[in-house]
Amino acid sequence: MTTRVRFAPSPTGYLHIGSARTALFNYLYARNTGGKFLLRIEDTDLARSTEESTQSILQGLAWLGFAPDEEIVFQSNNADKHRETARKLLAEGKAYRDFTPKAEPTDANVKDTIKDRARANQGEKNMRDNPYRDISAEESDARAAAGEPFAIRLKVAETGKTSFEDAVYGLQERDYTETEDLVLLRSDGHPLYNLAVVCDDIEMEITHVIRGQDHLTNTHKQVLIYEALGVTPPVFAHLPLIMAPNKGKLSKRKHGEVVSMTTYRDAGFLAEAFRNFLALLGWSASEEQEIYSLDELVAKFSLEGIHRSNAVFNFSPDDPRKWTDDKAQWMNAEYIRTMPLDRLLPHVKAELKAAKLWRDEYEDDDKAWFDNTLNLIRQRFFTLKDFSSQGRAYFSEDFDFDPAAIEKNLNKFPDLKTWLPELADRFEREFEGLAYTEENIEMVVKAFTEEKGTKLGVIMNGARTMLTGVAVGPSMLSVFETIGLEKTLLRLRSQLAWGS
RNA sequence: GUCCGGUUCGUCUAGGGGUUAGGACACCGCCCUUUCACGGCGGCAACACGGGUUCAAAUCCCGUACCGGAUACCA
Repeated sequence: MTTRVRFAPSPTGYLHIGSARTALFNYLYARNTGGKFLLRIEDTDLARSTEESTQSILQGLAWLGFAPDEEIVFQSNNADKHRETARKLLAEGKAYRDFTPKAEPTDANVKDTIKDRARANQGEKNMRDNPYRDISAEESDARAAAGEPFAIRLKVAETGKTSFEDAVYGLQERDYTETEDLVLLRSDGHPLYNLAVVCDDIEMEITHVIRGQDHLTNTHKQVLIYEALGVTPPVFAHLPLIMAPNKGKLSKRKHGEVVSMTTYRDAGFLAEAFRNFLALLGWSASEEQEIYSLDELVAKFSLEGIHRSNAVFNFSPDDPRKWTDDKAQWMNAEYIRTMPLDRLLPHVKAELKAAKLWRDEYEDDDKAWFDNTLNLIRQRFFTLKDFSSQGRAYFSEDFDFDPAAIEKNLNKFPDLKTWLPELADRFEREFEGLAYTEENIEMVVKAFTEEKGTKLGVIMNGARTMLTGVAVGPSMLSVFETIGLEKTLLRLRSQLAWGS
């Protein structure tokens, strides 16, 4: 039997980093076992589901490269089947009508309300005390026929326990006394999550359910439904959760954009780098390797390698340099500077195009120069954005000067204001009949430096600021050569950076 | 409250009866160098606590603490 897994997000927000990892693990498991990776949108909560959210999730998945192997299933389309299933269980006596009036929703935080109510019960609530659990079928039918609204609840046995072997957490058991007679169908006729999930997983012939550990108790309820339906449940594998730096819940409300997948796309992350990072959050191949291609991840992935303890997504909101997990940043930089250039090229092209810095010559006449330049500058870049920001001066005359660079490399040496234009004149003379190459540039600059009785660094760093606008970058000799003589002269003579 | 789960450097993790407890990121230092966020070398830094079992426990067992999840006519 081929494995069939599904990623089943509910469209109530963007693609969360934790959901993205769940999608990744499902995808890896499907590929590893030669099975199918399916996508189901769990939009049964009409009030909270939005089309916009669905699109955002789909975009996130597309960016990460996880295309479903079959058509996307929208859970709301299956509501009739879910209702039918509930009615079937009712007819078989495995479920019953609950005529208790629906409690009006509280305006307060729902989670807290539930928690308080549960605490008030002191854990001694009898889960089988519903007055409608054992009324006669005649009475139940009569009241229903009279138009009295009712929810349908699963009739959980008085004694016994649910159990399943979780592929990550091992044997899980839960006494029936801990599980209430869960509602399958709301009084307004809408199927509830646990019923919908089970029906759809059966319908989609899901063999392995890989999802967050927050579903562990749901699983017991779902096992009950499988049993009532007489269907063998799939294999369950629950994933540890991804937490905020204080080990609390990672949420949009509290942590903002760091948890959204689109943030990383927009910040110039490479999907493959982020995938790699995500894979190592809660899973490991029990070895010291850190960088994995998708193929390697697929080959090495296993449910056994999934951890049981939660992982912290580490970032400091108050430190701009650590706005997101520093390992993710390092990994992205690692990919940018080491991946084959031809794979990086399309991404750089897109970035330069977006910044209006792209020129078609970079793909034909100037390709050699362009490739060379990218290889030079990518060594110190962290994101794709750097190509259009820090690297802007390589592609445009219109670039900004970093105030810190001006302060450090120009203002501290006022002589440079005349020296640099002088150096331009020298370059112009010397390179009239001499090749503008690193060796020759070095020779000329050194001679110039000695004449001025200053240090090479003063001239070089001053020139760096004038030529690139920033204080960091590759060897200055390479920069001179890459920028080219003509632009070098122009920029050395410009008084722009000196401000007033 | 109750049920379930977890706990190795700041973070991600390896190890799962005998290890100088390993790696990566971050941080710090040195080197390279014209600067630097590249590179090289090095350093700091962890088995939550208490009991057992054992010749030997980070590793197995029990308890405690702490953290997390769940506890809906949400998903």
